[in-house]
Amino acid sequence: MESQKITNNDLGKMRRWYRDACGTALAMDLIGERWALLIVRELLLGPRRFGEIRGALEGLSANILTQRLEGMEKAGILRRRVLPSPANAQVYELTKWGRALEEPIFALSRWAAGSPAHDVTLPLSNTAFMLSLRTMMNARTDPDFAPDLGFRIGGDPFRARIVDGLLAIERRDPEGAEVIFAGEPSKLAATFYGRDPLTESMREGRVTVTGDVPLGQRFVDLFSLPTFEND
Amino acid sequence: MESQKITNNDLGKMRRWYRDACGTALAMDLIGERWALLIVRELLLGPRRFGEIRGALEGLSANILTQRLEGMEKAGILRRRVLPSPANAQVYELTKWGRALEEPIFALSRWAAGSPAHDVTLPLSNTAFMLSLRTMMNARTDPDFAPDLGFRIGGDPFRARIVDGLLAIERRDPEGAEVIFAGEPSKLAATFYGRDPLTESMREGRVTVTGDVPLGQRFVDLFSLPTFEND
DNA sequence: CTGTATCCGTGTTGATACTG
DNA sequence: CAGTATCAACACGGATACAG
Repeated sequence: MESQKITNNDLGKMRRWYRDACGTALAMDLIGERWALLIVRELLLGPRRFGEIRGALEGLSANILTQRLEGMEKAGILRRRVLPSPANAQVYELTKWGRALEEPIFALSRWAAGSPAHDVTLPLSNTAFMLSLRTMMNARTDPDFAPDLGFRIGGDPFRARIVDGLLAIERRDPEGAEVIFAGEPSKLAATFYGRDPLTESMREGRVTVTGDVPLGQRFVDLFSLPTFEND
Repeated sequence: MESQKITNNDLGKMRRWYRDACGTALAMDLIGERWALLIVRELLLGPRRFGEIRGALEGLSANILTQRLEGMEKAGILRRRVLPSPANAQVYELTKWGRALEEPIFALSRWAAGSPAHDVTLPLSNTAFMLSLRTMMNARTDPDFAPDLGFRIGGDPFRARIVDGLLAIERRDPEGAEVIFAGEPSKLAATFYGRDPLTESMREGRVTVTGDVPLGQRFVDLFSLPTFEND
């Protein structure tokens, strides 16, 4: 059972794999199963525990989560690690190759955001909201704009800054940031991807912004949803 | 039944959708079903008929193909079109938004190519092989290298050239190209992604190359598979 | 030839309940 | 909290029959 790897031999018997040399087919074999990619998404910002993943993904039952974690561990996408001394908890974390799924995930997200079925009012996990900022931020930002940003999303702490036009996100205490956004992910999504100015969202109590509010507004202005064009 | 569109209302009842505002989840709702992305892949190089798609995707049964085509048509990813006057055949073609799936598909393919389970010897559709060239070609090509390339892959004709470091592919007669590659997709894949020089593949009868063979070798040299690194 | 509709066997999926 | 066991529902693929 030690150091078990997926082999080509397995591909024949394990399931109804596509058995196709094409990378697209292999990708769908590896992460096309239900919930798999969303689990990876939850791990993109760092290791998480079984219960944290489950809590973030409404509708995902425990046995399926177990199956997916096992499968993706064998595939080399993630690994389980036991935290040192006192914690003793075990966490799941992406391998280097697993982290490389960020690009495909973001490409899929940007594509899907153009769907007429895209509904911003649906629920959103804390991690998913933070990742959406990285995905959807307009990259053409002026290089002088390097705010120190804090977030408290549905209770989870995040810290972010703009590096090379991309949003670098960490799970870290937001205290001390120039501006701190707090609220539920869905409400913040409405704020960032809607058209109302920040003050409107604050007045309606959807979000709280502390610190440099004009700076926060400038950050919010970097976001807008693509419009869907018919062919 | 006319101009039927997918609606948020549908999302609740049609299936077990994720009901998540996250783009990743929506993408998996839209193209995460078995075979869906491979069908899109077959359409990336232009419209195809029902039988052509089915012929390219071994293991895909007719009723499933019908279901997927219906679903993706409702989602606005593809449409069916009836060819003019004499042909009368109907074809399926991607919408503009559907064509935008090229980027996610290529991102997934590049990622999957790094898997230890990646097996180049598995079968490959004609379209999949041509797309793999576009996906895997090393973009850092010198701007003077602009060959006129012809392909006859498992009977299908293609023509390609390098535009802005990317391979532009058309379904078109290869006659008259500077160099023409012909053979079965799997054999050509071994040639392009293996380490043997082109002459080796020709000697073993795996592929035929007509025209400017040194030019062909220079083109083949642009391809190599990424090696998998453990974390 | 191009699809569509139906039945059926099988494997996958997921909710509930349960164990360490 | 982490994970397993059981069972029901459904998706998939094969076969077949049928329509334009």
